[in-house]
Amino acid sequence: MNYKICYEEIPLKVYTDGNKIYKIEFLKTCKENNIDFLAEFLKLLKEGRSVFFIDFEKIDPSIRLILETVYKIPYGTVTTYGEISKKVFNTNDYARFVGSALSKNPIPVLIPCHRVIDRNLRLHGFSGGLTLKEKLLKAEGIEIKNGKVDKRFLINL
DNA sequence: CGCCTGGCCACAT
DNA sequence: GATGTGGCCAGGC
Repeated sequence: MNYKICYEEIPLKVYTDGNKIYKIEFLKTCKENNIDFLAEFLKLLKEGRSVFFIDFEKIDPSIRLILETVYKIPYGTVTTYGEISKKVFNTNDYARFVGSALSKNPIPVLIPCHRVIDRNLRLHGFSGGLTLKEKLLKAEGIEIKNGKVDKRFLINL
């Protein structure tokens, strides 16, 4: 089953199998908006629980642990590629690999790869484009000026 | 194999 | 800060 929603004016198509969410795509326009599903989507995004949940099973095992770790970053906060690397591999040497793993994220927004930034607090990259990354962060109340995230939103894992 | 690339990082200037 | 350099890693060719 698919649901089209407009999250903060960002049009999304969410793919589900029963209560499992396994894929999300960015759309061009917000023509449709499934209000009931949007409510559940917001609950999952902000509170981490809903009748729906994230399906990690089909995600490539080599990047699954990284995405599961990213999933734990709370709403309204950010962390760095190096911090994810340190958490998963006990060293920041995997920072680049973390970046490439995030570019393969099948469930953007809900697996919040937009909350991962570089060590200088710059957004650095996003498969959907940096503008969209900034939009997603601001929607969560995160302040950005001159391309840099205010450091009080930064957390360690 | 070697070589390049990518959503990085640390260090030096 | 703004650059430059070197080092890390897995994946693709």
